[in-house]
Amino acid sequence: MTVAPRHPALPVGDLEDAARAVREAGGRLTAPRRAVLEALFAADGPVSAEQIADGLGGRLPTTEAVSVYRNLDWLEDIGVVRHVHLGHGAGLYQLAGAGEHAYLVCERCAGVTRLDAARMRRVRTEIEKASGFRAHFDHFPIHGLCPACATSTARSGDAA
Amino acid sequence: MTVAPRHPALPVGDLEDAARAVREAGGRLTAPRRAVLEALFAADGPVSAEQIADGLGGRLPTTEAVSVYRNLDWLEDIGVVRHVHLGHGAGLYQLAGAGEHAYLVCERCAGVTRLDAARMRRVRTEIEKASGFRAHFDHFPIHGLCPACATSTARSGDAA
DNA sequence: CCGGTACTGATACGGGGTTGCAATAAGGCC
DNA sequence: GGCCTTATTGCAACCCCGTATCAGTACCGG
Repeated sequence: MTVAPRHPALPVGDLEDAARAVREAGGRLTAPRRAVLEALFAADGPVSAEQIADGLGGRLPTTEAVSVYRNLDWLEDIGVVRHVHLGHGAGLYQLAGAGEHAYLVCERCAGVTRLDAARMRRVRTEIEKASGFRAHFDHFPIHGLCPACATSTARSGDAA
Repeated sequence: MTVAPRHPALPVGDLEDAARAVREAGGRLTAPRRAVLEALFAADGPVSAEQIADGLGGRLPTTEAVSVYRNLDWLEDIGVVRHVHLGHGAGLYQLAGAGEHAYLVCERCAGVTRLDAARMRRVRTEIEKASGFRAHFDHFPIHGLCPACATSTARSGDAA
């Protein structure tokens, strides 16, 4: 799970589509690999390797953790999968092509919000104007306070 | 090393100042604690717990790693220290009150840039307009491509 | 249906950090 | 200055999140 690779995203629409991508990358569609892909399709939102290994809490067959990691890595290499870090804990994996967006993580309530592509682009433009940096928000999230928590914090701040 | 605590920052100017803060928080100024503070004052920029334990590469007395972690945690609790994550690896610690700023980490060359407070505020304003989120950039950095790497990537992109 | 090789599972290892607990030592109080 | 309380230390063991090694398995092209 390296940070930089940036293999071109290779969005896949369904399992068959993914199988094709696997084949085209010179890979074999083994049971564990299929299981990982199925879990990624079944999940809504980013999931941890452990969740995948557990079959998303029993809904799907379980898979050896090592194989999950290896497959996620390889699938990320060929562009089918991306991973994101939403905090200090384990990385979370999802299918590439879920569309580019930024994750916003609230430091107080731990809630995760997604910023749609259009709004994210405006933020990116601002950062580029300010720094020349071309920001990505798809790997590490933006941390801060969600509107609700920002408001309550401001109130207690007033009181103090 | 939790993510959320957000204890009010308690900037300290020098070791004596820090000692006072420690005392006022009901803590004792032990040798390891002093060593951690000295390392933080001696370091320029964020440093890892391991670097502190090693006495910044031999320049300072070494300290047991556990004590370094415990002291950093506690100093963060009282607001004297903050930590930041610039990538997948170890967290990096620094004195609070180094001024608020955003870290920008290049995914290609791994270079770290700092965005000054004024520019950071403009970015934050843009994010707040787009999402209502009050973003902090002092704990997780902004990832992306620095101007140089963005340019070279664009060139190879053209070629492809 | 056979062989080469991608892949698996078991096991061991690594970084990064935390926890339990007995021993130590700050520093407030007299 | 000495005592006593209790914060803090140091050691060792442990936990999470992965990675590496390697012998064995099984995919799939011929």
